[in-house]
Amino acid sequence: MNNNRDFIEKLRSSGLRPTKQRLEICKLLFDRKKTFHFTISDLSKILKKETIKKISLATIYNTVHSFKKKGYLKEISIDTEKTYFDTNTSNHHHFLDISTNELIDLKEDDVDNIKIKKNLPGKKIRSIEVLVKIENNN
Amino acid sequence: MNNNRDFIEKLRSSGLRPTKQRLEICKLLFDRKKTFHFTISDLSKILKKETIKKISLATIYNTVHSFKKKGYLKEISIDTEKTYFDTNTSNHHHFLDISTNELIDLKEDDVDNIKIKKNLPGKKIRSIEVLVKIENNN
DNA sequence: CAGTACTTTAGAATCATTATAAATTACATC
DNA sequence: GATGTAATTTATAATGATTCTAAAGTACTG
Repeated sequence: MNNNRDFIEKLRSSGLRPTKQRLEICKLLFDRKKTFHFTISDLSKILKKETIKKISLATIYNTVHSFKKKGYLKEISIDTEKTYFDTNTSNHHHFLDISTNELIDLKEDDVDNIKIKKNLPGKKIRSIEVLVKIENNN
Repeated sequence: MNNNRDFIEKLRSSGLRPTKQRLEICKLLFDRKKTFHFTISDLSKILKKETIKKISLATIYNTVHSFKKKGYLKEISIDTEKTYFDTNTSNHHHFLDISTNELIDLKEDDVDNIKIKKNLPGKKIRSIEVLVKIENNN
């Protein structure tokens, strides 16, 4: 569990001023045990409920984008309708539960090493991402 | 290579009237040897160039969506900025070349069988999609 | 504490997509 | 072929998410 002091340090060390808006958002995003997957709209709703002073929508967008640029968040494309962000910035895979629309992290170990047999000359692999769509079993 | 007659049949058989707009779009999308990946904007530009009579943007959206609903096109999420459609509707994987932003199909054989070790009770796997990001090798 | 650059903010602007409603077209029936 | 009807196309308006703007507020340096 992080406390405010840690977040202040984290922000300062990457050149972001630790404003109260950014700290609120840090607390919400990073002070958890499990990976958090969210859309801007999710985040906005939670902040509205959990925060005393309103944080403007523009600030939420600004903050999420600067956190992404600093490498604290990863943007993921699993749905053309929604833009998700992921607090787990490591290279990893996902389950997408079509029945509930829930996104679940897969650990490295959960997926066998993937071998790509095709090879394009002059190109190298930067990353491999797997999306496993799952649904109710009936 | 398909000809107009084939497209008329194809459309009729799925309950879509073979209008000249739909036939133009069929010809453009399906009369090719290689898979075609496109955005609505791409399609719109090509149609503007290659077609005598203007096809309205609304019609392009309508047509692509009905083709998707009929299973002639697949929507793919590889980029949060753009919505791509794919004329290859089979379950398959992709290379995304970050240097050129080009999307390339991987055949089944190009990727070794993927084993997912994690198993969620009550859920079954519907599909597995792999996105391999590649870049210039220097 | 003063100055400056960084942030936040509300609201306007933009862009892709979808909705609307009128005009056109495809097609079944005569 | 002509006619009626439902499907389709179209221009335009509406929507909704995101980005821009420029003014007010804040963090931080010296």
